[in-house]
Amino acid sequence: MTETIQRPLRKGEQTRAAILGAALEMASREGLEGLTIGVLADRMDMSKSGVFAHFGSREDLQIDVLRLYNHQFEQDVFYPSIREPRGLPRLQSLFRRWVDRVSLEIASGCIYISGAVEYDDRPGPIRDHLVDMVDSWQRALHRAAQQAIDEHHLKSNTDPKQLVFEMYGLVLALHHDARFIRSPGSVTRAHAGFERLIASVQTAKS
Amino acid sequence: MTETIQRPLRKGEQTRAAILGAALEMASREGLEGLTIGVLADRMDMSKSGVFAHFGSREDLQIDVLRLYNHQFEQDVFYPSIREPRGLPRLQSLFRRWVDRVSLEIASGCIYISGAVEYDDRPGPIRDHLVDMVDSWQRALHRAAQQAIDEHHLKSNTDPKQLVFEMYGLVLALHHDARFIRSPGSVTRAHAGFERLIASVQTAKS
DNA sequence: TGCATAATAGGACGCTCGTTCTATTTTCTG
DNA sequence: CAGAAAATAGAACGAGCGTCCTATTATGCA
Repeated sequence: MTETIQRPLRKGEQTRAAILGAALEMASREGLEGLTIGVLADRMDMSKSGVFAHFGSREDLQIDVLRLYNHQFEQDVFYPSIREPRGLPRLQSLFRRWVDRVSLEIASGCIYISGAVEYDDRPGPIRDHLVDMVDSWQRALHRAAQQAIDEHHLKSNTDPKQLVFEMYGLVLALHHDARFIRSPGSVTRAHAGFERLIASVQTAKS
Repeated sequence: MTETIQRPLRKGEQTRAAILGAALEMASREGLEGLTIGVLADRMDMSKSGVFAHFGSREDLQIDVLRLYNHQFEQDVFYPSIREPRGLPRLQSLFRRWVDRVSLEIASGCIYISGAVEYDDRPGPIRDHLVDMVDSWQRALHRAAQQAIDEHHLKSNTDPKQLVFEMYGLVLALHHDARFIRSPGSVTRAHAGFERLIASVQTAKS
């Protein structure tokens, strides 16, 4: 009982992290439900049981992948944006970085978006974690929108939830048209939609 | 060779239609990839091979389900709307009926939307059919938007594709928030977004 | 009412899946 | 360097999948 956690088991954690990285890439392309231990083992040049031993179950692996994705999303989008001045600049930064990230994910797929469809009617811990993460992201957007109202950057009668609803719609449309339909110009359309959206709720001048 | 198609084989076509109906309901909830012949057979109180015999393969079954869905979508949304006066009324009818349909599908799921995620990176005939259908729906919306411009209901500098992009985003956000997040009021938000969207491109008065 | 034919059932196939168990190898440390 | 502990491999399991093959049952027309 001298230390609750012994020393950090170098090799194990290292391969575990490598597996998790490959699993994230695989889940981005095929979806979390398309994540399979056998294929993952092949890609890692390991045996199925060797991969499996690092996670108690496939479900735990999926949840760990989800946590990793969420962490990267926060690092890419959220944290850089909250260093922007509170109000409209921060809200704009959140949206721009969000769109930038989804643009890169057009090649690989966004787990928040594909997960929303995969788990919209499949109860369990994975859905619970996913809803928590997406909900917390939406609440972050709500706060930023509310602050933009408080700072008088946006009209006082603006509904923050309506604003975030429409922002989310623009990103979903971007993901849909670019990744599924594969029609060009979707990124530009998402930005144009956001500018029109902001213009309609912005106070005179800004 | 008196008749290319012989008489319509009553019993067979009847159960085939019943299977297809159950398959559509199942694919709506679980997704097209979640459609499984075994479970479908259980639900029909039939044997797997009995169900299978009606379709050459699982893939053919999935495509037939897709065709049935597309047919119902057209009946519910498209055909009633093209009887509205060309221009803004028709465009508004298309959107309203679309939202109405997706609202009902919150309980069951929309195959256009779930399919877009399931098949965004899975090549094959199913994806091809799905893209065709969604693309043809988007083109119908483009035409209606263009007509509304031609009729001077919408400003002449309006970009029809941008308009449809944002309409699609509103429906995607509705599906996402209502079915995945399960937050109430999403239908109202979709309508509010559409009204604001139209207002921003509408000619003075209308 | 018979009889060809369509409709369905039943069982088996090869495959993949997650998981478990046991052995073997590798890693780290006293 | 030895020995404990961790990491990995290998094989097997039961289940579910789509599909095929062969019977058996039901249908509809002469």
